[in-house]
Amino acid sequence: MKKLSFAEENYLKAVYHLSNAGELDVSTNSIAEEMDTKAASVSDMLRRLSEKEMVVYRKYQGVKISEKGKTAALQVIRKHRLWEVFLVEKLKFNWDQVHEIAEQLEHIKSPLLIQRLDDFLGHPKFDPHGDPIPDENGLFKEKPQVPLAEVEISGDGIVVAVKDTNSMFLQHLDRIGIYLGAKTKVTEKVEFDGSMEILVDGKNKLFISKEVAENVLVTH
Amino acid sequence: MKKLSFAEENYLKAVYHLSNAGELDVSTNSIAEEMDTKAASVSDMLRRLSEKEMVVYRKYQGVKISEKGKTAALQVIRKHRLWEVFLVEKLKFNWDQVHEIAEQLEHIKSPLLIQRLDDFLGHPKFDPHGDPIPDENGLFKEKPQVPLAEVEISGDGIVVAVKDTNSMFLQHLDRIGIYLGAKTKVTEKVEFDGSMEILVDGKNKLFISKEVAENVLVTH
DNA sequence: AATAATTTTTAGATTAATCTAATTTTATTT
DNA sequence: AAATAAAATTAGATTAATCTAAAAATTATT
Repeated sequence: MKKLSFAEENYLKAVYHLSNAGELDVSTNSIAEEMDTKAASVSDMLRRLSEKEMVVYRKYQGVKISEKGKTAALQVIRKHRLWEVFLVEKLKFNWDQVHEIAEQLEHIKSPLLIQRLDDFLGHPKFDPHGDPIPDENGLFKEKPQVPLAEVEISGDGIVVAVKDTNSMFLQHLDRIGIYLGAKTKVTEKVEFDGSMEILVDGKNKLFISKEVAENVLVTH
Repeated sequence: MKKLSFAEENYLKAVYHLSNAGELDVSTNSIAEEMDTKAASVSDMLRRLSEKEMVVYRKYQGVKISEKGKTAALQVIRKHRLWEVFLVEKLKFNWDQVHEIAEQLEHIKSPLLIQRLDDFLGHPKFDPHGDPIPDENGLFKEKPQVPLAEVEISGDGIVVAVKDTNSMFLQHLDRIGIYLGAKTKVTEKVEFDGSMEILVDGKNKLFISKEVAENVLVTH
């Protein structure tokens, strides 16, 4: 089980995410789009990952991540999320600034480093976006998460994650006052455009668009 | 001033170190030896670094690092040493375990990250091996450092650095009880083999070989 | 100074990762 | 089911970084 290159790790991560934790088959084009690269490059890489038995690849039929690949992907995800916690908790970054840096840090190879970092951070179970951090064995528990858009009127929730992690969106949330851990109550739903009115922390009334409502995830 | 690759950064660092902070010309072979690679690879890379104006390269005459190159090298060195402080101070690594990991971390690209890390660590001026940490502008102050071997009898000192940073040597120092910050007094010098007797922290009498005495640096 | 030894560079290959363009396979639509 | 569209793969190039082997330049030694 030799070391994977940065590129290989990134492809594996993409396959893992797109396959919904390894269940579904993933198409070449969807990987290309996710990684902002060309389908030809993806085909090539899938062939190589397949030789390393990280994925099960049938030409023209898409790809499925293997157990071996899932383990590898989960370790990269673990590192990514631990570093995000470090950046926010210790280095005072905002949650919308950490992704890019964690994309680099996630490829540092040293099991001892990650163990020590995990200790230092107090074994966090979720990253600053509310996503769960896999343990050394790749195990983690998901909080059941629902988009605000699907919460019924007068339903309560706590913001635990966002679907879209793009920086502009996160900045918008900051601006209107939605943050991780905020308590929400849906006070009105507008049928024709999917927008809604919510109460944040029991005091701030907010009108949010369909786009926002669909991308903010809450537990209930 | 585009981004440098990992390999380019490593070559620049090697040139900087071998040239004694950029003063001397450096030979192709010495770089190859330092980097554990072949002279042909070095020639190639020097040509590329020269095109980017990071070094001044005259065929068959060796290279000199340029101002631009020196700036770049010092930023990598700054990052390396800050990460080493982080690993030792925050993650409880021993000083002989941090080099390899810092070799990876030094290539992470984010000026803001390094600024925040520096803040978090309280703007340290020296790394765990006693080497100075350049500031954002590449400036730093050297402590005047002398090998123990050159200290006269009854001379006092404080261990501030080691010349040889190889892991086996550092472990040996740990074992015999020499550490960064230890107070030393030379109590006897044996002429014919260069060994000596020293008193560490005023209480531990140690006999050290010529090899050790030449590689442990003290301020006085 | 001529020859030998050493150092450095060039020439030519190789590998990983990428691309464009052409081809092949699969899916969709008349 | 034939034709068309879409998706995926292959072929062929390119770039960075490396290597071995051969050639060229420099340095050292008779």
